[in-house]
Amino acid sequence: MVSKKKAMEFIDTIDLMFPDAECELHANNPFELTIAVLLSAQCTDALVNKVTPNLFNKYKTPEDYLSVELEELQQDIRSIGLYRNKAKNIQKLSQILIDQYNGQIPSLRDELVKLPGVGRKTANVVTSVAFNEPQIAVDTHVERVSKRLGICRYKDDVLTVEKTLQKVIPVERWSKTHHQLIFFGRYHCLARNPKCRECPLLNDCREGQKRLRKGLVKID
DNA sequence: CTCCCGATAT
DNA sequence: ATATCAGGAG
Repeated sequence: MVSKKKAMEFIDTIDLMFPDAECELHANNPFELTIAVLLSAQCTDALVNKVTPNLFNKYKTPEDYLSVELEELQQDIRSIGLYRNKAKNIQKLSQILIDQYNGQIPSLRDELVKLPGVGRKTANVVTSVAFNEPQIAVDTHVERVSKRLGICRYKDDVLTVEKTLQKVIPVERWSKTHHQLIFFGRYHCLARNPKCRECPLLNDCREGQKRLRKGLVKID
């Protein structure tokens, strides 16, 4: 594990690389954001954004999602993948919002995670982006880059990764840094072919040094 | 742990 | 052909 000081150097460099990082899912209110994040499981943001314009035009309220047959909603989100689970969860979630939350998305993380299809990561995104609460949502990118850089260990589970990042990063930077780690993972430290050769963190990166030794990083 | 799953990049 | 994508539930 790298020191807290070294971790902050990583964070500050990534801050310079992606100063404008933010949520890339298109949504105009907490309800739309929750649906969008739920749909984004194991699927790219870009693909979700191709579906949501028509989806949000057709379904504006929880009642709207319950007004059609399950099969129709499945077809409307089919291209996203995992569409049977997601369609079912959207309808169950809609019924719960009507029954228990006056049709509104709750703003507390502990309430959000009770909704079907909403786990800790989705709840953290909603509270952070829609309700402006400091959070670090650990998705596939945040987990991968944190482990590669040595901010946490490869064996750590996502909750440990989240707690470690919270310890290292000042709370006022949680939400911004969280998005910057996603951008760093999505556009630079790619899962399959990380751009180590052009990475400003290569000298201090545990995974980058390992890849250098293995000859996976080509040097001119 | 497995299952859910289509679209896209490599 | 295969790995990967803002995961969650059983």
